[in-house]
Amino acid sequence: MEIVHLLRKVTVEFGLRQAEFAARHGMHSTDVRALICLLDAERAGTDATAGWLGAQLGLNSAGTTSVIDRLERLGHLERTRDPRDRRRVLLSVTPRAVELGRSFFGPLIDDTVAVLREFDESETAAVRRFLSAAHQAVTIVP
Amino acid sequence: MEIVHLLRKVTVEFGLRQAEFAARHGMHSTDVRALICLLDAERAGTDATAGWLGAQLGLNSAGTTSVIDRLERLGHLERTRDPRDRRRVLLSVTPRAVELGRSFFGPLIDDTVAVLREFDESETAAVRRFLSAAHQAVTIVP
DNA sequence: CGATATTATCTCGCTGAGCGAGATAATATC
DNA sequence: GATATTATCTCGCTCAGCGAGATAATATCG
Repeated sequence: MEIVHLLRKVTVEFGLRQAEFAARHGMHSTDVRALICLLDAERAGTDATAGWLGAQLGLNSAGTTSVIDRLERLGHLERTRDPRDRRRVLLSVTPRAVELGRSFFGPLIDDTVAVLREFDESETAAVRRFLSAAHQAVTIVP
Repeated sequence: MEIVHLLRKVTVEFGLRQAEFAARHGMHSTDVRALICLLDAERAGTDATAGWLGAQLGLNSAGTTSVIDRLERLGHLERTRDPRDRRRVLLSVTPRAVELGRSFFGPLIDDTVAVLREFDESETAAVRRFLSAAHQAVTIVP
């Protein structure tokens, strides 16, 4: 119960940092979330189209175009028409955006990973099990 | 590292549920966050004023008034002038809002607590230590 | 005690994120 | 080749949140 509140605090603070980071770089929370989605897609090897991004963010097509326009204007993003299906627009993050993402997540990740390094097998397993359960509880139709 | 991604997924999904809940009840994410703050204050026995709420949400006074107006209009909130300092406006959540909060957080909390019940001492301790560390990492100057 | 400063909240007008509706262009189907 | 479908973009609008300043209550100081 107290642990649940702790988890909630973490999510709240994380949201605040994200908003703060967005403001500091002339973006909005949505833009940051978009970048995260794109970086995830990049890492997973999926190709990210405008429609896909909109679905991830829960925006309609007009709103999606706005996000992409803003990120493109800031130089975090490039549009490329897909040569295989020329209706589609492929989105690729620029090195600048990658760097920005690292500057944001890097320290947070490092600090957190550092703690985990001092955990033994059964302890990390417990953390993993807990977070999986929480994820399950919070995710709709798993 | 994989655990960090898991934690991030939890925060993302949690945000989505929150937005979904807001939409379902004719509110915005900010309104839900406001309700959470007010319920927290209630539980902690702090009295919540308009200014305090605005600070919690990172809104200016105009925006804060809007949030309060919306929540009042929906019957989730009541304004009372503080009799001790009649410049201040005290905010109190209605039973309806409490019920709404419970209907949202209740199941999530229950599911998560249920998992924890099957953890032994050292495992819950590990989870607590991890979340504290994550909270520390994500919180600015604690 | 009255004049002035400070604090808490609200009002007004504006900017811009995101929406609905529909336009445009490329591809798939018959 | 005509038509349907899919992916994205454009236009006009609504409303959350901002800056500036009004209002009202309290605190301070001569």
